[in-house]
Amino acid sequence: MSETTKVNPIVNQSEQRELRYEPQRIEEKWQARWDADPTLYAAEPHSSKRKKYYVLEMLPYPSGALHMGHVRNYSIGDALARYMWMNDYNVLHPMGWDAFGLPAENAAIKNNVPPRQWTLSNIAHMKTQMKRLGFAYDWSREVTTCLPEYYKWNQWFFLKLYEKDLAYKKKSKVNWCRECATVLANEQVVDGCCWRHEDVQVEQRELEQWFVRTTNYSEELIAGLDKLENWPEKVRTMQRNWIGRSEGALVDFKVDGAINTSDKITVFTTRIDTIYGATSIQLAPEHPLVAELVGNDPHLHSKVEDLIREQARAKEEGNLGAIEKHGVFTGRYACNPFSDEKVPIWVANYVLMDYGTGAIMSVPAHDERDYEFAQKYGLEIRVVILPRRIGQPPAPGEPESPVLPYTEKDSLLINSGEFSQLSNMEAIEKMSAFAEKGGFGKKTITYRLKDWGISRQRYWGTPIPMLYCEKCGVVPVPEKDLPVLLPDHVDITLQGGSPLGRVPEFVNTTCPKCGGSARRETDTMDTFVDSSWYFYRYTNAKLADRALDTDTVNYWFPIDQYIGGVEHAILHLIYSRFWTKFMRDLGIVKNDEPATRLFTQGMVIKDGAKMSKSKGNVVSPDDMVAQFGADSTRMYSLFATSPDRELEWQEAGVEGVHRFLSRAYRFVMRHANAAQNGAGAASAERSPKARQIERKLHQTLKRVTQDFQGRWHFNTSVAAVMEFVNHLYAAEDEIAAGKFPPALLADVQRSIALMLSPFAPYLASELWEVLGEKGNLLRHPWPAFDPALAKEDETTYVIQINGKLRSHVVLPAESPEDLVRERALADEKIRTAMEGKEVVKVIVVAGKLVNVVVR
RNA sequence: GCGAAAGUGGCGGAAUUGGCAGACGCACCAGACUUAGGAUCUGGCGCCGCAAGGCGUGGGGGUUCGAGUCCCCCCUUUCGCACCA
Repeated sequence: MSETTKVNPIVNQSEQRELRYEPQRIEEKWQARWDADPTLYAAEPHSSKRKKYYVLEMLPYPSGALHMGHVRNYSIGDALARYMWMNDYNVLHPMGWDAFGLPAENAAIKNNVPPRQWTLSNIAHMKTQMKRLGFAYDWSREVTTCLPEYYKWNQWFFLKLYEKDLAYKKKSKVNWCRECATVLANEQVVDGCCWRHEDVQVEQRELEQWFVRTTNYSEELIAGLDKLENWPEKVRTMQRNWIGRSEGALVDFKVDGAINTSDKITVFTTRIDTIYGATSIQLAPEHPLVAELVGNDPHLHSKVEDLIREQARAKEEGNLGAIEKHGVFTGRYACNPFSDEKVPIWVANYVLMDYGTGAIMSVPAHDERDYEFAQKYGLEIRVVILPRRIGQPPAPGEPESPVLPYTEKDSLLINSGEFSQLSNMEAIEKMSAFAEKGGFGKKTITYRLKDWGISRQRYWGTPIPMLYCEKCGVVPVPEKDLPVLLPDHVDITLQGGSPLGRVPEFVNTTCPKCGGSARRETDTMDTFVDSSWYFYRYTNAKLADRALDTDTVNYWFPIDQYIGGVEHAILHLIYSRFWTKFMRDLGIVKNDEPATRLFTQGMVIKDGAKMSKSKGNVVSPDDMVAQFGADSTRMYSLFATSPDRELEWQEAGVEGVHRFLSRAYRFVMRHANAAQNGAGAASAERSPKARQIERKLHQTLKRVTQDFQGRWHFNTSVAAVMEFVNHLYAAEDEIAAGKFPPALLADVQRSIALMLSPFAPYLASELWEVLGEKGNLLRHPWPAFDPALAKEDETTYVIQINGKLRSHVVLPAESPEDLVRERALADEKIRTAMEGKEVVKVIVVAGKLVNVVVR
């Protein structure tokens, strides 16, 4: 570098001290002001003339303290909310607490604190943390799901579900977690283990439970995914897999020699076109017909018992797909209605009772599982599909049979009676129609989705508002008697069913129908009920006589942007979608889906692993805030990487952001007066450096604005502002010498405050005030960039020879191509490099480069 | 096994449409100012090389004047699904 080291003309020690950025002081001052005026962040009434924007972050469980995942989630949402506010939207940005749940009971057992007290004090603490972080929530709409004013409406919704036959009670095999001492929904079982206890295998128990008929909406839930274009593809795929739609047909096989002539086995198949290749029937071990078919043969009986045990064990281990296939022949036969052929009936451990009909036709030649099974037991393998189109002759030397199992669908039927020579797709249509006409089958659609089991044998949840009367049976609690209050002072243990069952004052009641004695339902609701509709309640959180006000909801909904972790891709997000459809059909909302856009942020990790107490790699937000301030903590969570990616927490990075904010702060503090005092002299001439800063300012505004409108890569937004501040420092001697037009200097400083405000609201507010500006930044318009001012008037062309960088040439912007070519070829380095070579071609890319192709 | 995403310096990451690889930040090195520095400011910082220059975006091929970016094959990591008939 030829330039000599510059001495900073401004900084001396005493000034250093004076200009020191002290986030604690600034942040405390502003937090006190914001607290004193809670209307600052309040959304306007729905009659507002502004366009609405509903930005929502998933509400936290009040576990005791915020973790970095929360900070990241809320920093993204808050930046967006603030940006939208500045763009003149009426923004709804609420927060609440998913406050029911088992940890409160565990804490009660461990520390002898009532769940309510534990939960409410956690909420108080976490709310303090959120305020300290400066998130702009409308606290007037706070929702706490464990309070009667909220869970009353859970109960009301339950009554509506019951009324519409969407809630029912049945005895069935359910998932049981012994650590939680309660039943779990299918969605809460991950790899055979409890979602809260990764190493606790879920057991199967036969219990009577309340279910919600989510399956009534299977088709709409899956079809609706196609329209959710602004949901991550990953989430949509996961939901599609979970719902598991599958088109096929039911076909009845008559049991040969049945005592009862109506005895038949109905199979579900997606490949009715292969039915002539069916060489056995396979039943799930728990199929109701098995007992009858096996009769009282003790040998067969014990074999079937073994199969049931194998399945149960595999299910608990979560590796259903991995177990070795076993089966047993019942000695009985069934009749294929298409061919009138008799096929043996087997019982097999790879057939599941809870999917389809629990019975399949086994086509070894065209199904991998059936093939494996048939090979093991020596069952016939009959080819009925050829990998060939209709009319296409076999290729010379093509073997008669394809490589088995052959499972492709675009091919030709053989050995299939009158259906031979049809293509698969055609055969599926014709054969389904044939079965339907013959009364032994029909087309159908099967789903993997099961109804949602919502009963929990736990205390800290919403009581299910049902009664059991000796005379009248199951009786819903009348609406007027809601809420069914959760009693206090309950002895909590993890044994022997719901703790509520041991509270006589709660259990014993009178029947609203007959006035006789009745018992209350003692199970409580899955907490996912609470979170399935909480975001509707925010629109009118204090409404006393209804769950929600339809007009208000219709104004705010659907949610414009929902932000949360991908771990809820199935659980919370599928229940919420179901609940929205249910509410729509009740006529109280009109949207089909809760949220038009969904964003799933990446995990926060440390030292390459998810933060967890057991690994000892937890970074506390409190520590970060104490050390570097809320602004630096938030801004680092956005700067370290783009919001969708995994974030590796590095404390040195937070320090770096803090250092940058200090630089920005010092710059404004040093020049605020100069800008204010000379504010009138707008027409002052711009030096080249000043013009360069002005251009850079508009380029920066453009970059930050485009990041908000496009990809949300706030890491590059922050980088852009950093670059800008670096440029200002480079121009500092001119600025200090008063060579910058004051109006430009003022504009630069205001813009810094405005651009920083979505990311570092405390510092931005402080700078805003220092600059003599009044009013909350949220109500100040987002700064527009001027494309003309952002435009460079010179372009640096890259000159390549055969694609290799060799030189540069600076030309006025929009130079004609001829001139660019001429100047490139005249460049000294290029001329030297071209010596003795033949120029084949010269490629000029406007505004970018010149590539000279030589030979 | 199936599906998706990713792989770039010592580290976190930039590089919308193919066009200067490594912006910005961290760490590190040097200098300035200092009684002092874990403050601040200035400069340097992919690898090899004294240099000229060469090599470089997981590996191998290809398309192109030009490839981190597009195509084919392979490897690794992460996530999701996995007897769903």
